Amino acid sequence: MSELLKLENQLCHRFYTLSNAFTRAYRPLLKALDITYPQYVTLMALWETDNVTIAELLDKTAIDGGAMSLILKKLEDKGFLMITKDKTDKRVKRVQLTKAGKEKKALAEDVPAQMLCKLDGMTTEESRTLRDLLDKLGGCFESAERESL
Amino acid sequence: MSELLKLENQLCHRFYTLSNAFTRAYRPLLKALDITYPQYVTLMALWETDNVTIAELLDKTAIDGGAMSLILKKLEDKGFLMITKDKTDKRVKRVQLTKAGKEKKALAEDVPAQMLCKLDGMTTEESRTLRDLLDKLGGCFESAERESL
DNA sequence: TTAATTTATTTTGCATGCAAAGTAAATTAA
DNA sequence: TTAATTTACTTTGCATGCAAAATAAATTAA
Repeated sequence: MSELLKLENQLCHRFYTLSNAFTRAYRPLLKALDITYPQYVTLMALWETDNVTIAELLDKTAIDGGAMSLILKKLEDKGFLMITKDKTDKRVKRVQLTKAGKEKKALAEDVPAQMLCKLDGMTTEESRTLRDLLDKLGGCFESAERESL
Repeated sequence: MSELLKLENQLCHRFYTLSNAFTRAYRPLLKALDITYPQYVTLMALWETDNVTIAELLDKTAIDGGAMSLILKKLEDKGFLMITKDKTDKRVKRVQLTKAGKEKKALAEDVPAQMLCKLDGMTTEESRTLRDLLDKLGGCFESAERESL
């Protein structure tokens, strides 16, 4: 049996599993806010910097463009943001939080802490190491994706 | 600005991004084999242990049950496996690779190496550390999910 | 200036991930 | 044994992720 094809040796499968686990863990917390995980990511980006271009939002969140269209539409329907055309360049659309969207932030304040407590058992040091390795891995992918163009 | 809600401080977002990056990186390699990433995971599980129950496959791959139904149907349509009802317990279905499904393994042999070379820059030591931390994190989720029942 | 091309975003089609409802068969309780 | 419950799966409905085609507007080339 080739070790390389064993499931337990796949880094990718760990990411697959953990990414899904994160989304699953967030779901009940976010459901209380009436948003999904990608919608939460989008709002986090906007809470940091409001009134941005869709392209900037795509860049910051790493969400797919096609998916973002729907996500923004839903967040708009829920009344958390508004989408307006840029006066100068009519191809560009700008996204801005509404009052309700800004207030949502206060309700989300304690989500990160609630998630962290689910991950009890990881020391601060381990989390830091993990984060650094994840960032390094992310760098590998960026190079790899650049090269394959 | 609350640091806790900043996107760059979210571990979850790194997993979200990296998991998608993995799938994206695998896509061209797997397209040559006419399979998707979840289908690849399913086949890897079967190449390790053939003639298993769907429940066993779900357990090993961590793929959603509803999704697995479709994945198996597609792999069956492509002629890589067969699904048969268990004679003893008619609720149970067993999955077995066909000749084509077994041969597919030979074609997949070099996929892991091709992926690893995309991740050049990570040392063996770093990969090992990362893997261990990922497994520890996975353990945290398992406990957390158990507790919330 | 008109045509060709590039940009910013949306739409479409296909493959999941997941909760929840539905099925069929086996098991347990009464 | 019959009813209630549990199991093993499938189906359904909704929300993405993603490639590819479609749009519309701005920019560049001829």
